[in-house]
Amino acid sequence: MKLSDFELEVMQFFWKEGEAIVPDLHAAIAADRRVSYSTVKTIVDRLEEKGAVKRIRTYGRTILYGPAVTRDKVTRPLVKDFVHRLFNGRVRPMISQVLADEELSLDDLAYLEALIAKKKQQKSEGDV
Amino acid sequence: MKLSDFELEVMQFFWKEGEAIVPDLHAAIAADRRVSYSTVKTIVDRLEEKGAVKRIRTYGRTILYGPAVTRDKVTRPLVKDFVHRLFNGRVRPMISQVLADEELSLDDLAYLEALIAKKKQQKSEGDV
DNA sequence: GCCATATCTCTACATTTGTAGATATAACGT
DNA sequence: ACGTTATATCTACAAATGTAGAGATATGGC
Repeated sequence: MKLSDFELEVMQFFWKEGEAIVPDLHAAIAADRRVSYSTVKTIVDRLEEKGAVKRIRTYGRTILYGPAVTRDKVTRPLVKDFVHRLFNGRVRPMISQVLADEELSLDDLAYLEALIAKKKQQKSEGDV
Repeated sequence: MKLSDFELEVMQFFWKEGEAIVPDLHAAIAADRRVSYSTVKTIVDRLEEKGAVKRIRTYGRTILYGPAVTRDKVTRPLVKDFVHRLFNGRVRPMISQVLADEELSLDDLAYLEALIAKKKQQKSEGDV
C-alpha cells in the first residue's frame, strides 16, 4: 500500500480520530493551510480506492469513513524503506540524527535507554 | 531540495562513492533491477538541474559527476518530515519501531545507549 | 584517417499527485 | 411541500516521476 504525502496526512487523522466525515476532515486541515473541500474529498476517494479507508455508514448523504488499515501496517515498511533509502540501511546514524535534532523529554530518554538496555541483554543472551 | 525516491537512490551512490560516471552508476543499479541506461542518465540530469550533483570533469565525452549537496543537508529535513508525517512528530514510537524491526549489533546498541545517557545528562543539567 | 561504439542529448509518454471547479442532488428546516 | 444548502460526484489539469527509445557524435582503436 503506497500512500502519497497528502494521503498519509489524512490517514494520520483517521488513525487518531478513528472515524470521520469529510467536512470535519476538511475543517481540520483547512485550519492549517488553504485547501478546498474538493481536494480533501478527492484524497479520501483515492484512499478508499486504495483500500486504506472504508465507508462505515451514512448520516443523510454524509458519509462516515473509517480507517481500513492500521497505522502499523502502513508505517512499518515505510520506516524500513526510509532507513534504507536515506542511510543505506545503517540504523545507527539515523537514530543519532533523530536524537540530535528532535526534542525528547527526560522521560522519553529514560524509556529509550531502558529499551536499548533490554535489547542489549536479549542480544547477548541470544548469542550465547 | 526535494528529491524523488529514485533520485535519492542515486544520491546514495554519490555520497558513498564521492564521484561517478553514469555508465558505472548504471551498472551498479542494473545489478539489482532492470533499468535502462537512459533512465539512469535522465535521473542524473534531473539531479544536476536541481543542483544536487555537478560535473567535475570529462574523460573523453564521458562526464564525471560528483555530489553538490551533502547527505546531511538533504536527509535532515526529510527525517524531520518523516517523523511528523508518520508518527505525528512523536519520536519515541518511531525509534521504538526502528529498534524493534532493524538488526543492531551490540556495538550499535552500546553506542546508542551511551548517546542517550549523554543526552539525558545534558538535559538534566540544562534544566537546572 | 576511418569506423565502430559508447555516451550524450533530446523527446516522449503513462502514472501519480496535488489541486479544484462545475454540477447534481438529497435532506433539513420551516 | 419547497427551497436552500451542504455534500457528493465527476471531470480536469499541471507538475513530478519513472521509464526508455531515437538520433547525434566524439573518441579510441586499428
